[in-house]
Amino acid sequence: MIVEEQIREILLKAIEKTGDFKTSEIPLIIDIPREKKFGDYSTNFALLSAKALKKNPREISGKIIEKISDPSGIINDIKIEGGGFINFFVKKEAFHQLIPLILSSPHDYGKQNLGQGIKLQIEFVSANPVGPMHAGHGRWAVLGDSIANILSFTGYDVQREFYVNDFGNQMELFSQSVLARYLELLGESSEFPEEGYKGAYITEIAQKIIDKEGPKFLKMPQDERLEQIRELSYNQVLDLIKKVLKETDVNFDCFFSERTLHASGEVQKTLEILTQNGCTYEQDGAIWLKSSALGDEKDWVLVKSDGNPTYFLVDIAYHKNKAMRGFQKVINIWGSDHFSHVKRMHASLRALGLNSGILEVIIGQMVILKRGGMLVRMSKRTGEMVTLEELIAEVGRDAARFFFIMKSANSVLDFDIELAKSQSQENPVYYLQYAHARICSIFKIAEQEGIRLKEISNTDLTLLAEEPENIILKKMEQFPSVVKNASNRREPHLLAHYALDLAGDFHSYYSHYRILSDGKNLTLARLELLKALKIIFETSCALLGITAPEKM
RNA sequence: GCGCCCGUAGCUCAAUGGAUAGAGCAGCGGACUUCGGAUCCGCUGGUUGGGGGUUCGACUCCCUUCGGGCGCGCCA
Repeated sequence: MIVEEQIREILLKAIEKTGDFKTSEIPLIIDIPREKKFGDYSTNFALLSAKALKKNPREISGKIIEKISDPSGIINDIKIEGGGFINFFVKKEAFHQLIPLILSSPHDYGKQNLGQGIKLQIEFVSANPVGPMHAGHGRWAVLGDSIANILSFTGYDVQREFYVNDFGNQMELFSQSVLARYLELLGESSEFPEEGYKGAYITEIAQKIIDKEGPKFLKMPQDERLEQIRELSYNQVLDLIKKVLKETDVNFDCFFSERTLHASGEVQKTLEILTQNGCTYEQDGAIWLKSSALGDEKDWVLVKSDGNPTYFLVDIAYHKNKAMRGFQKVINIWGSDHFSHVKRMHASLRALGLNSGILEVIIGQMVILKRGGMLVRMSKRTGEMVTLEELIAEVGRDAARFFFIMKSANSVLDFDIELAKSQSQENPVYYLQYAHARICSIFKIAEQEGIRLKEISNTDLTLLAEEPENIILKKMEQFPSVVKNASNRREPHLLAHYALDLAGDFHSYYSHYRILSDGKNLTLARLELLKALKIIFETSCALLGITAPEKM
């Protein structure tokens, strides 16, 4: 058991003994004070309970302290300070037990069962297959991938899904655009659709089709060639998307095709259920959802007056499908431009008679791409954009991933390509990776010098008595709670900051103390510490989706 | 106009309602012939946009105000 848990137990027992209140009434929060003088751990329990007890917090703390017993003798001192904080000063040796704990099951350190194995689906990126992915997609890709890693690690049965919008208006416009370029390239006159995609990549797609299929579409009837061009083009784009995701090391379990929802009749069926449940009405030749009666601000169209379903209706069918697949929790990552969809999706789940609580939406703010301080405008229509592929190629995968994931998703992200590149030598990601590589390097040298680790139980860990060693151990102990926080809040950046912080502690320690010293037992003890530390770096990097190189 | 997000050091960003608000970058000055100098150590830098309130305690919660972003489609 780690020290913090021991402190918790000691406190719980003591509070129980006072008999003044049940510990379940007031949360027992154990903090790690920023100030060293306030000890290793502290609790504000007395301050929180003062009101209920109508007593002075310092008095309450005093009473609790009286009842504290410390059978395993880990505590050096207990003090009441400030308004009534109880501060614990723990013996350094108490932290040493963490090392064998980590080493006994390296891959499990930090692992938790928060999710209790519930089936959870996370859907992210879901870029329309009508053009290459841009930086914004990159943010969702990396964020979703890391959240999925963390959720799996904390006991959720996670499935990662990419929703492919391979149906509808955008598809049509897209294929018309490609066909127009195709005809142009072959010297035929063509009419480019007014709202068509004007990016240069459309011409590239058309050229590839010419390379592969030749001019065979010139004489084909319009409907037929449009359909064939559509299939060829969209598959090209989808392949590219998959390729770039792979390069970014973002993995999906499922690419879910929108078409299947239409083909299976699920869209139609969904509309029927909504109507049966009395949640729809007709107006101006369209069918509407009464979402305003279900928690949304307004009603939305389900079926347009031309008889076609809206994206919204299909999305309802899609979420119904998710629920039918047995997911108990469904997480979507959407850009802030989709914010208004959150309420209406919840409303529509209620309209279906489903628990809207299963759907959780993470709204991420946009990415502002810059190049040397200058704004890079992004538009799929005009085609002026920096693709994710180019970004990764230019900045590097790990550096780009770290840049995306280091910052909280609910702030607009400034991504300056020049900055990310020029800093590449001092990019925080290398600081973290370097810590890992350094440890590997030490072990390599230790091996060359014939230093062999003993059984951990025969290693004298009490030799780890230096202050920085204590700081590192204490921070290592926090790892599970950082993971827990990152999981509950779906915020990988917490983990990124933690890992950087720990890397900093290590670098500082390294430059002030010899690991491979003359004292053999001290060397062995320090190597064990580094072995455990290395595991935390590896696990952190894995959860963040970056590599932990042995040398750089 | 309404809804949501953001506003913290020159810049980019952190901080489950806790004690003296922290890092990195940039700037300045340093690191003993030893395990990797992609490192380390020190200094400079703040009215947490402004104003009220709740609280023993507020960057954090509430109200208000200013500034920026994103929405408010029979587009997706």
